[in-house]
Amino acid sequence: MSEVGAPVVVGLELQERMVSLVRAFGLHRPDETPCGQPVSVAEAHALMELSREEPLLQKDLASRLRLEKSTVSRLVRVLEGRGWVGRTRSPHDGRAVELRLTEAGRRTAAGLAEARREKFARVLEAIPEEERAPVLRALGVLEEAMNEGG
Amino acid sequence: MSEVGAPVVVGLELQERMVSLVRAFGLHRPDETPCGQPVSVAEAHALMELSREEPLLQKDLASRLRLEKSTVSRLVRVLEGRGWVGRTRSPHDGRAVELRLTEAGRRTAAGLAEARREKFARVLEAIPEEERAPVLRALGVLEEAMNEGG
DNA sequence: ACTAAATAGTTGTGCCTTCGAACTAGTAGG
DNA sequence: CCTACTAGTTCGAAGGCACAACTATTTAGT
Repeated sequence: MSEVGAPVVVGLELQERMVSLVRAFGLHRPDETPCGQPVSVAEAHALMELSREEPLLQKDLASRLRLEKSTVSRLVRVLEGRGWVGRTRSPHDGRAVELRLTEAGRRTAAGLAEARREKFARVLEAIPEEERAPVLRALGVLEEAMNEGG
Repeated sequence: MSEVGAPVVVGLELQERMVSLVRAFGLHRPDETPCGQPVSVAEAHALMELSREEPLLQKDLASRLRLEKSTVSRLVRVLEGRGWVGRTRSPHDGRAVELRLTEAGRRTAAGLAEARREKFARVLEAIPEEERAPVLRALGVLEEAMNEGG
């Protein structure tokens, strides 16, 4: 920053934009996904993480979702109840629980991914072509900054 | 992206980035308010909107926050109870209610803005200087696209 | 080994958020 | 004047999330 005041001013913009972005996204309503599926946002994210890596320890799921372990405990219980994930004690650590997607869970996750993809494809189409790559880049930069400085 | 399939692929990236962004931001936790004041997020957002434009009709506050009118009704009642906003019937429309910040409300809003500014300034400092403007631009573009294409 | 500190999960509690439906009141058009 | 629409209010209920307290397991320190 070359000036003292500049980051402050821009900081104001940043937060306001983030706020409206989140609300525009429908994330202030965590009990349903913005993609219209009958799954809560947290559940959808959990399935997404499990699709990415499996098995996953419950504590790792918690840190990826940035949720309290108690919250994750309940979340996982729900997912198990729906038949989407299975739980097994870790062979390496008797305290830990390994999570795995069931077949049904995998199907659900795939469906969610599909719905998300469609939604975002629509969003992307609303972005001028030459802006798309910059926008994606910017999001990456922002996330990295948030992990460091936030 | 001159190919047909490209937007879909990029769409996948976009959604994953959004998800991690939101969680990295702590926006999945609605009751977090880094400021010393006992203010909830929804209240903070309302104060923010009122700081931006005043007076504001209650229905307009609702559409800006993307909340149901009933939700906003309650929210406003709380804010009024804390002495932060005043309500008057609109002179032009006997049904509508005009919202205005009180002096105390203005002070609170200023305090909140300050706290947010500090938090976001740290994030911004973690962004390379030449990236800051593009990032902000990108957020704006993205929100607009979400309003149209979402 | 044996105890103390740390770690993974579970459950109890309480706060906060939001929505939808039903109802009142003011407005606008024919 | 009657009807349809719009702004708000109130009621009820579904959920999400965190913190604290408690159990079971693992890891360190002596």
